Amino acid sequence: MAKKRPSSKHKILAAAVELAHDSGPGSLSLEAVAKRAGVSKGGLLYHFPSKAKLMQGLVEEYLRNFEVALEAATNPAEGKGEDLMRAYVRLSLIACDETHPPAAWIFSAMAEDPDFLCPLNEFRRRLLDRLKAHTPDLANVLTVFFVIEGLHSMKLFGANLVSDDERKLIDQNLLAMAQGSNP
Amino acid sequence: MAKKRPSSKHKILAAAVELAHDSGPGSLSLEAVAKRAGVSKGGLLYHFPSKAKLMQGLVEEYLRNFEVALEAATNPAEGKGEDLMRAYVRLSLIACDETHPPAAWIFSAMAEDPDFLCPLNEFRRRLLDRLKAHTPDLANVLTVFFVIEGLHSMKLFGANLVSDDERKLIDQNLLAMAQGSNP
DNA sequence: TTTACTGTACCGTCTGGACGGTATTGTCAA
DNA sequence: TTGACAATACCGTCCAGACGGTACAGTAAA
Repeated sequence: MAKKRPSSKHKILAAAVELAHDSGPGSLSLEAVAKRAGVSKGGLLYHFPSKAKLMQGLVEEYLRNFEVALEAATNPAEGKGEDLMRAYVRLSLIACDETHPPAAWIFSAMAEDPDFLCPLNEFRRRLLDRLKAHTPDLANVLTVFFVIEGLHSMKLFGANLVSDDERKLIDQNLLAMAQGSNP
Repeated sequence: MAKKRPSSKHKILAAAVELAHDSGPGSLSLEAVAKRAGVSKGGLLYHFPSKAKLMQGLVEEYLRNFEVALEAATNPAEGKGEDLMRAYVRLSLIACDETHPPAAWIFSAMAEDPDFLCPLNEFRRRLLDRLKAHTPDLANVLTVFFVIEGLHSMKLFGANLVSDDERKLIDQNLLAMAQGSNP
């Protein structure tokens, strides 16, 4: 089960993410991804036998990254054992700040087949359930959750609707709300 | 300047919106739209000389609809002259509830060329500016705005993350916040 | 020998768009 | 009133290119 050389597979995934970000989600063809990753088209199809599998791979990697980060932040064994709500807010805000691709490939996946995003939706549903179970103030949780969704959406569409100061205000607000509904 | 027979142009736009919603944003080809609208491909290209112009038409119609509705709600001359903030929240929530297409075509436009959505971003920026100028509590405005963005995003991706009760709670919350920061 | 590729050639399909043609309606001078 | 012309609103066909995917022969390391 352990991957000895995850190099190529990961390189291909990374290339797809970069390409969607740089050249627009419309240019995410197999050939273009292969070229960017420095492999041949045959090589790409060796790892991802179809475009659908590539998309699936992108979704899975995206989810795994966030899950791992959340796990690491909230696990008391390694490090601080941060509060779930707070860790979620903090990590989400960091994700929104990355100059690099949020996830432009999502548009390609959506154009290909909207069902590719089902795992993503289910993940968010589970996350929201955990947050609700974790804090008493339902309205608070929902507000925080959807503000973050809104910020993600803005980033996704490449819109920059708020100034740095306003953004800081939002961040402080969210962190305070996350803190506010703690045991 | 008056349009004698705007039927076809509007029919084509409506067909594109429906098609993107029903068959996924990936199936938004000129032929498919033409067929759905009941015109020939040549006929479609008469009204929209390129796919880019079609996309542009979709964006413009979408914006115009919302702008008209907002204008109608806040104009004291006709009807109630509702508060801007409240009208924005109410209309946005209604838009989120429409069983029919929110705007699946946005994914097609994004795949085609992300720049198509610039007018949309600028519109939202202006809207947010108006809201900010209209109410004193900046944090409040930003929270309301991004919660609504989050709700829109959820609808757009076809995710249904909240129950009816939770949704009602969000609505009440937003309306209260909109009310709360009034002159 | 197996694994992990590379490279090339190719196929069928779909798509945007160009183009030539046509029917209807309006305009206007003779 | 009528004939000539033109603008509008399409229709149907064709084409070059891009794309996903297949097939297959070769290769180099483990």
